[in-house]
Amino acid sequence: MAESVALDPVDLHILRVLQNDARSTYRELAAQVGVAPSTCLDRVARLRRSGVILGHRLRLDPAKLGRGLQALLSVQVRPHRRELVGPFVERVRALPEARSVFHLTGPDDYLVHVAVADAADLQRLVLDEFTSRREVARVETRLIFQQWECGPLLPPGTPAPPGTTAPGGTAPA
Amino acid sequence: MAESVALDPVDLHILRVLQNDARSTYRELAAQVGVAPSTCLDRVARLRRSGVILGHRLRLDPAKLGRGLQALLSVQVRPHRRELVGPFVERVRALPEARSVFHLTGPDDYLVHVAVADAADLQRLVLDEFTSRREVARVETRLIFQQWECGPLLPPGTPAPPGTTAPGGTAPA
DNA sequence: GGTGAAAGAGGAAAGCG
DNA sequence: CGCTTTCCTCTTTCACC
Repeated sequence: MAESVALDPVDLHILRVLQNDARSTYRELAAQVGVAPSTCLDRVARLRRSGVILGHRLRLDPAKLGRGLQALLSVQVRPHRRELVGPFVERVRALPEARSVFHLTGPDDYLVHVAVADAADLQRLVLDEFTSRREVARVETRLIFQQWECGPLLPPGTPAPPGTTAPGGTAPA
Repeated sequence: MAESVALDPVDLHILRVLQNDARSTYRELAAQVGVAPSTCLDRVARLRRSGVILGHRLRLDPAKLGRGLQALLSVQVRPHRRELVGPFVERVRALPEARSVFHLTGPDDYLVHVAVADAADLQRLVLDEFTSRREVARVETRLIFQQWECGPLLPPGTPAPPGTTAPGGTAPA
């Protein structure tokens, strides 16, 4: 299920274009890739079925939603056993401030990306939702000054044409 | 430009629905929110113009693209001056392995999210693109066991209805 | 600002090279 | 497997409330 999928140059070209603009129509896509629109439709449907394309996500500006401060929380959960970490992850995911959660190697088991209104809001979040919990042994908070998205995700060995690095960089707080 | 935007309940409802399925049609959106499709069109256009909605992104499965291993690299860039960190960030963003870059507070200045084929590929990346650089003082590598996306991003104080936590969690490597 | 209908465009499925 | 055509649904606009 998680194995690599055979992709020909047309598939790769489609993925490059769609990662630049996921709302591109099949007509525009066809024009850029050099095949017929219905072929693009077929290819994209196959990429969806094979699991390469998982879905479409809306990119929002957290600052415009009153969450102008973002941070990464490194969290140690002790003891690090399934009975504790399962509920921990689900509780964190349900927080309105949470954006994503990583389970990592290293001394800090989890990394939580959060978006809050301001430093006071962050302090409240850390104190009320993390350090007050018995299973949370340690929390280290780092503010995010700025974030950049990178170029399109492609298989190893695929030459990425220049200028395909996504323009978006979050403005500094 | 980065200030908070006034959003009424209809806007919030639209944002919730679109974060669940960014490809929802205006008809479906209208049916769920309880207004006319043309009204949804207006609202979404305003959300785009005001910068709340930045764009649409394709969600891909890195494993299906032959990048079954993901990691976070904590990088110290010394000396931490604009002449060095600007080119550093741009070079990292141009790497085909890079997914996103964070400039952070704390002893490690940058966090780089990468997707690679395997451990050997990761070793090559760290040695050839990071530690071999003079401005890179230190690199700490942590593997990502699993990653979860969280619920919709909404303004503080907005009650998030249950079941809106995104289902997607990356399968463990 | 929201609605409803009309015009225009895009997407999905058929049959053919 | 890809192209062309057709049909149908959706998007988008505009006058009206």
